[in-house]
Amino acid sequence: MIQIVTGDPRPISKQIVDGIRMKIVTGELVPGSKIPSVRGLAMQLTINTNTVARAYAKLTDEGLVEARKGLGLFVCPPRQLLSDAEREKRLGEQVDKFINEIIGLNYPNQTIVDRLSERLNALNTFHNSPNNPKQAK
Amino acid sequence: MIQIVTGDPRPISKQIVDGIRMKIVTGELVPGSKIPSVRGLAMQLTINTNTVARAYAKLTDEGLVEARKGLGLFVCPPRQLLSDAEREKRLGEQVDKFINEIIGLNYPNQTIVDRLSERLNALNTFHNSPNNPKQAK
DNA sequence: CAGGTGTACTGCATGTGATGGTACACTACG
DNA sequence: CGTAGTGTACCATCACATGCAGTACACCTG
Repeated sequence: MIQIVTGDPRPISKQIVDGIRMKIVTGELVPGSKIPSVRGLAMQLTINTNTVARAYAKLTDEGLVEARKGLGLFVCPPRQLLSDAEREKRLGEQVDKFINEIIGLNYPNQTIVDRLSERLNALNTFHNSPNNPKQAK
Repeated sequence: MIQIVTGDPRPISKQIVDGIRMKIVTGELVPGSKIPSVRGLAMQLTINTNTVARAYAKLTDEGLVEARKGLGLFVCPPRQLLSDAEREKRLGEQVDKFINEIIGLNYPNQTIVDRLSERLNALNTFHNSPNNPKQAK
């Protein structure tokens, strides 16, 4: 379900959040899907239940999943809970942060933009097209 | 010289590193320029000398500045100390990290790419043209 | 009722960031 | 020579986030 990499600089809880968020964005997890239980995932990954619970709390806070007590956590239909101003602000912050991280690598601007574009488009390849006209032969 | 924002989530030392690196990239600091002394900048920003020293150590480690003991720190001519494979790896890591940060905002891919492109191009406007034909009037 | 679920606390250990202080080696200037 | 200013290297301390461990509670289903 979720992979935890010990060498990853990200905290474990963030790896879980990112992993599940990515599965939702790519369509691997559709609205209504049940995600692993707190204790189940903690057992599988041999980590603490609190760590999983905190990751799930963040996902709930983001509005990506919904908890039904006694039942489990389920993927929510896509919503929009941030104001446009807040979204805009966060995008700008993250863009600047990203630039600070890679500006020292001395890549041409176009290379950076292209690389980002590739990775972004790679995500949406199979989540918007249940029928994929592959144009094979 | 450098602005420290208390509300910034980045550590103080990172703000210094990012700030000076940006001034070098944009051409505001040219090779040979002297950057503020450890004690001087610490005094000016009312922070600890160790914090500034650690930031400067990182800049030295990145090869952006060079320390001449007893004299101060000076901006180095642009170099390339990372292997191509290492650069490539870091770019990929940062791109993925950036995507994880902004994918939840639900912006169209093109919007994200455009925003990044704008911000990147905004940096190089005045560092490649010592003579800026402003075409005034 | 029992078992599985999410949630909320407490305590403890660790790593990082930041501070404060001290000390040393180096350079330039009188 | 001595002094002042420079980068650098320690040490101790504190605050905070992360993760672990344990416990408890409220909820749903069978």
